[in-house]
Amino acid sequence: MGVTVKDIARVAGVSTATVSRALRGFESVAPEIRDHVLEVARRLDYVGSPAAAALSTGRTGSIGIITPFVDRLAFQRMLTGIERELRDTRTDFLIYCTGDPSDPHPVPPHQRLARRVDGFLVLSLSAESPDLEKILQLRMPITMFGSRGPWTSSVQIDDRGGAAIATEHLISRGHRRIAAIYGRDAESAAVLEHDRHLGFCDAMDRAGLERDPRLLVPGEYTMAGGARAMARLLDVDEPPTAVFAFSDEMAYGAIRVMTERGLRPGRDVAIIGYDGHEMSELLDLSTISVPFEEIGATAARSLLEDIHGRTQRPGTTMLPTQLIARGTT
Amino acid sequence: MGVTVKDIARVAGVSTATVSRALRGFESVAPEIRDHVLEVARRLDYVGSPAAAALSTGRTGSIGIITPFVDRLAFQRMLTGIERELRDTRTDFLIYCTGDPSDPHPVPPHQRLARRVDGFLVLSLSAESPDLEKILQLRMPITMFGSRGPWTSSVQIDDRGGAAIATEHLISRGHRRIAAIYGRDAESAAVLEHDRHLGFCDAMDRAGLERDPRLLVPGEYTMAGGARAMARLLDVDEPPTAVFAFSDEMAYGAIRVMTERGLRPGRDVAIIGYDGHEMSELLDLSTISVPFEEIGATAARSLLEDIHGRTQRPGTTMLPTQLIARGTT
DNA sequence: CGGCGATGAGTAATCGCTTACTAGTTCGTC
DNA sequence: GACGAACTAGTAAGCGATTACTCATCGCCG
Repeated sequence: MGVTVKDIARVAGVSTATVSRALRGFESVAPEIRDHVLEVARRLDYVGSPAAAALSTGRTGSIGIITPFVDRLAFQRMLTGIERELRDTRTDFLIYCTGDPSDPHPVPPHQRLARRVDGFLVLSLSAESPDLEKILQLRMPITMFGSRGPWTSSVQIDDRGGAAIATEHLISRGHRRIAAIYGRDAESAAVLEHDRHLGFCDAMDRAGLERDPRLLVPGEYTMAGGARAMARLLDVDEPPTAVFAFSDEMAYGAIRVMTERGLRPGRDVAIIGYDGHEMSELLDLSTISVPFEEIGATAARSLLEDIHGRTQRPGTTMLPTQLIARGTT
Repeated sequence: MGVTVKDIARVAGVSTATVSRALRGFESVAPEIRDHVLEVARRLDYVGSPAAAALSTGRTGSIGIITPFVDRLAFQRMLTGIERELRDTRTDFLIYCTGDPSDPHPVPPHQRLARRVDGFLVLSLSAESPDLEKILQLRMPITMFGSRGPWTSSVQIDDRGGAAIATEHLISRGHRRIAAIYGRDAESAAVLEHDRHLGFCDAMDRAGLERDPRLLVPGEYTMAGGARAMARLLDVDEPPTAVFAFSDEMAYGAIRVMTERGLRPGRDVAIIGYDGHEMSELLDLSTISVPFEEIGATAARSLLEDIHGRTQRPGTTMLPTQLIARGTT
C-alpha cells in the first residue's frame, strides 16, 4: 500500500542506495539526480518507514518522557515546552507515566521504552523510584529534572533557595507561627520535595522560629490534598498565621478551605505557594514562580544534543525562580 | 549490545522461529519448550525490538494523538484518561500538536505519524483544519472527539444541549441581558464551538431575548483571552448582567477582570463557564461539567477496538454533561 | 505392518531502509 | 599520454522479528 524507496528507485531510474542518499541529503549525489529523486518522491507522496530506518540505523527518532503523573499543571507546562522545542526537529515523544508507586506498573518503563526511543527525559521522578535504576542501567542519553544521576545531564532549579525565600517572605510580613504543607514525605532524602523542605527549615532556623511538627502536614501535591492539609492545620490548638504550601495546587485547595471557614487569605491567614502557575494570578496567590515551560524546553534541547553527540559531557543547567508577592501575603 | 531472538535461540537450542512463537504465546509450541524459551529470555533480560516487529508485521503498537493544543486543561484531562486506558495494553502514544493554524507546522502530521502509529485519536481538531483531510485520506483507524468524520468512530457530548442548559440557567435567574464569550469564530460551521453557540442561540431565542452582537466576543479559549473579552463587555454602553463563557478557562480570566473592577461574581454580574474543571469548584464558578477523562478513556478504548478489529463498524458514544450551579450564578 | 493425519519445529524469505564496498568515470598532473 | 585521486552510483549485506512452507515424528487405524 505504501510507497517505498524501491518504487522511487524504479520510477526515477536509479538504485535504492541513491534514493536513500538523495533523501537524506548526502553530498555524494549529483545535484540533478538528487533533485530528480526528490521530485519523484514528492510526486509519489512518499513517506518513509520509521521502523525500517530505525531497524537499520538503530536510531528511532523519538524520545521517552518518564514522569509519575500527567495530570499536574507542572507536567502540563513542561510538556508544552518540550513540544515547542521538539516541533521542528522531527523528533517524536512517548510518555510513560510511572503512576502511583504503591500500584506498580505492569510493564516496567525500561522494557517498554528502551528499544523505542533514543533517550529519556526523566521528569520529577523520585530518586528512590525502582524504575529509575533500571533506566539508568540502559546507559542511554538521559536528561533529568527533579532528580540527579551520576552521569546524566540535568536541569535544575534552586528549590532550597526558593523555599527559603518564600519562608522569609512570610517571616518578613511579621509571621511567627508558620505552617508548611509538603507532598508526601518531607523527610526522605530521596524525594523531590526534600530541597523545599530544607529551604523552609533554613529560613525558620535562621529566624530562630520554632518548627512545630503539628504544623507540617502532607498535601499529596493535589488540590484535594491541600484542602485536607489546611483543614488539619486549622484544627490545631494554636493554628498558624501563615502557610507555605510546597505547590500552588495544594495552596488552591488550602485557600478553598480557608474561604469556606470564613477566613480571608492574606488578611486572616497568609499563604504562599510554589510553582507560579497561571491560575495563581487569578487567585491573587503569592508564589515562587518556576519556569516549567523553559525547564521542559531546556531539558529537551539538552537531551537532543546528547543524543546527537553535540555535547562533550553531561551538563547541568540551573534555571532561576522568582518570588511573586501578591495579595495572600 | 541488545539481546535478540537469535541469542535466545542459540542459548535455548532452538530456532528463532520457535523463539518468536514461544514469545508470542502460540499454541504450536510444546509447553516444555515454551517454558524453557521464556525462561532463557527472562534470564537474558530480553527486550524485543519494536522496530523489527513493526517492520515485519506492519503493526507499530502505538497510536497518535492529534490535537491543536497541549496546554489546555481539557487536553490534560483527556490525556489522563487516555493514559489510564492504555496503561495495561502495551500501547504507546505519540502526541502531535497541530498548533496555531496561522503558523502551520513544518511537517504535516500524516507525514510524520502515518507510518509510526496504528491509528489516530483526533481531539478537538477543527473540522476545517487542512491536516484533518490528509489524515482521513490515510484510511487508518481513527476516533474523533470534537469533530466527526464520515466513516470514523467518535465520542461526542451534547454541546448544543449543554450550552442551552447553561444559558437557560442564567435566564432562570432572571437575567435578560446575557453576553457570551466564544473562542475564535462562533459563526463558522466548521469549528468546535459551533454547537455551543447554537445552544446559546436556541435558549436565547426560545426565551425571546435579544442577542446583542456587542455582547458576543471572542476569548481564544484562554484565561488571558477571557480577561480581554470581559473587559470589552464591561465597556459596552449597557453592560451585560450575566456572562456565559464557552470554557471555564475563559471564565477564570473574566472573573479576574470583574474582581479587578470591584464587581462581585454572582452578585453584580453572573457568570457561568463550560467544562467543569477542578479549579472551578475553587472559584465557586457555575459550569457545565464535561467528563474529559472519560472522553479520553472512551476514545482510546474505541480506537483500540477498531485497530484490533474487534468492532463491526464505526461507533459513536455520547457522553453526558451536567449543570453544576454554584455561587457565580 | 504400511500409510495418513496431526503435531511440533526448522528453513528461509520478507518487511523497507541504510551503508560498507565495489566499480566505472572524469580530471588533473607529471 | 598514463596513473591515480576524486567523484558518483550501483550491489548487496545486514538490522531483528515474523511467518509461510517444508520436513520429521509419532500415533493410530485398517
